[in-house]
Amino acid sequence: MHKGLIIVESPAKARTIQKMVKAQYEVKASMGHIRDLPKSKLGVDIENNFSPTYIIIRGKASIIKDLKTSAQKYKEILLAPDPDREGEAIAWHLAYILGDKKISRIELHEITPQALKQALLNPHEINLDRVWAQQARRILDRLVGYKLSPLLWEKIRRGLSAGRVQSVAVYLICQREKEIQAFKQEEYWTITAKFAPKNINAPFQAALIKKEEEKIKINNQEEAEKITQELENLEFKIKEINLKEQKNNPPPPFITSTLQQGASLKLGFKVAKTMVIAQQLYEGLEIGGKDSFGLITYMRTDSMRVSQEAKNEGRKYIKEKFGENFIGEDRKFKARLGAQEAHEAIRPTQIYYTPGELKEYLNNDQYRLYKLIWERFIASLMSPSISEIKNIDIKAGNYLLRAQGLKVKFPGYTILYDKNSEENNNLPENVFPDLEVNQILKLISLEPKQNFTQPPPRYTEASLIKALEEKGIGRPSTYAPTVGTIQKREYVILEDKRFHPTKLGFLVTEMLTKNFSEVINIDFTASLEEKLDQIEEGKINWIEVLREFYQTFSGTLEKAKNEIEKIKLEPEVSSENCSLCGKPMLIKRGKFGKFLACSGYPECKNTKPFYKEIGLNCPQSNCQGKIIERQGKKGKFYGCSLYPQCNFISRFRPIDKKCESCGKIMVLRMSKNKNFFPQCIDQNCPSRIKDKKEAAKS
DNA sequence: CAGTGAGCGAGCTTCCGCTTGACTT
Repeated sequence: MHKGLIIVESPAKARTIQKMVKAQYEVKASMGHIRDLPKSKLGVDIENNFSPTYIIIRGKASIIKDLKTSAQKYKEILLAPDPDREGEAIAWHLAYILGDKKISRIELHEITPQALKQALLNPHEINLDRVWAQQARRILDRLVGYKLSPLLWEKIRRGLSAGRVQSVAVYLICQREKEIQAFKQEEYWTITAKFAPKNINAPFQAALIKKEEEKIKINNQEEAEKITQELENLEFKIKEINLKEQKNNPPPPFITSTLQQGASLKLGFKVAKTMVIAQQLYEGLEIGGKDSFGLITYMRTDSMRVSQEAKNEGRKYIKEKFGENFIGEDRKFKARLGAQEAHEAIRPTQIYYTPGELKEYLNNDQYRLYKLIWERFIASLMSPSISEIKNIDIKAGNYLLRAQGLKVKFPGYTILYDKNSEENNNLPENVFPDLEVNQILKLISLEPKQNFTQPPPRYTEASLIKALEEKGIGRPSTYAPTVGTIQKREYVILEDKRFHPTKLGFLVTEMLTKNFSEVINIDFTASLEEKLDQIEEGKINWIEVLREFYQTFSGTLEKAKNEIEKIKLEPEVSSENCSLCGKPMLIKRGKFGKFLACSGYPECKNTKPFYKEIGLNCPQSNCQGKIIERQGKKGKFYGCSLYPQCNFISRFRPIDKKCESCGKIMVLRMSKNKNFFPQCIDQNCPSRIKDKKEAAKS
């Protein structure tokens, strides 16, 4: 019989812990936060010490009911949300909801039997200072978000939003765009010489780097040609040969932000996709008839910590597979400032399930992401690669040229994982013939080349997250939603996987940074974090922190309300023309979203719906409509643009493919194993009835 | 499971953090 109840945040984690505690405890999940400020109003009594109003989060009532029922059965209740600020607050809200039971808090830093045992031996009270720190964070974010957003509705457009995190994200993108706009491209030239040492058929290259001990700068073709001509008549003599050994350490195991970057660079995944697939791997899959189990550790983490068990297992694998000398030293990876380190790094849970072995059980995306995580983890435990770097300095008159090359002496982790494709800062492999100092080289050719300086690159989803993370802005659970929000608000758009700010984005950012520079500021979060730490350490009172903040904030807010003038946005011109008067139609916004209105308004009052086309024509015979994506009460669906004349509708996305059996259109469906597969839209189509029969048989 | 569907708006929009909803050929 169970002795008590353990509550964690995630159901997958609950399942894992349940297996470890057997019948000793019942383990349940809270599914994250259960209480929060109300969505529909501010919920903070500013006059009354910023006291918050908490309500049960929509949809969580059934979870709470279930937890309460369970709680009544036991004398002992152990609250085990993540050991960080948010987790402490969740525990506090749970304690509140569950009432005056015998409740204590336990902290698990990794999901291993040892860590669990240790945690169970150390139950303690909820750390209230930590809870107040979370509360201060929550209330401050609410004040910033729910005070600034309405200002934007008033001055610019309904539905806009601002916040401590998202507004800085947009600011970074705008700032980068300004740098690019201000960038002046400069021409410069490089000269490469090709040599062949006497009697050897192995030419090698050297770059011109100095003239009279100073770094050379060649501005145009004229200069380049002049130097080339000078060089042609000079003698090239080896001045110096330097050998240097370079150790290249493996990368640390993944955390959320680096996983998103890695998957973006190596697999081309968007961050949202990476998170969805990582979640699937975390929740687990049925492998070879066994019970389903999680293939990776938790995917929302800022910690690079790895449990001793996993390290041991990884090293054992490396020894068996590559040999003892491929095992790396035990390295400690330091986490970013402000990281909360409640979880482990992202790693495979079972090292011996190699990607190859799991391939047949995973879909392609799952396989590729698992492989990336698996290899990165094993690599992180491996020895560094050791290369020899050779610098050959060649003198010619007043000029100095340098040939540089790298020879791998020991591959180490690179035998498994390629870090270069992520960082792209390594020298090419280059093996030189045997050369001696004072040797005279035979010149084969001189190649001047025109180059231009490059502007800084626009952010990708992943590089934006990296930039935010470096400043401690946002958390692993919010990176992907944040890049989604700033696009949904139309502050930025992705083009060729790079962020471009929109006019609206520039406008909003300018208004915010001009008037609220103390909040919409890259360093604001860092200074907030310091204060939250002090609250946590009991050094300052959370109300004081908010009071100090709000004093200046409310002042600037009031000033902005009075002084900023309403800005009129020019509506975007659509590609369509008015069916009544022929003038172009404008994209306007109403309560129900976008619609098209004639630019001849008020003379012409013609309006039309704004459709989101998916690029397919309506499959109904004789229908001239297009398939459009629509938003119903219960989510997306696909319908005909000529509704109600045409009643074509599908819950699933139609694709440009006809059914082989009946010729009707196919739609994209998702299987239980998260694979997309095409299927005929018609339920009664022979192809589907056949599938059904086969499914029933097996 | 099938079926979701609308107009120039008098009541709406919004924050950052935790977490997963899910009916299957």
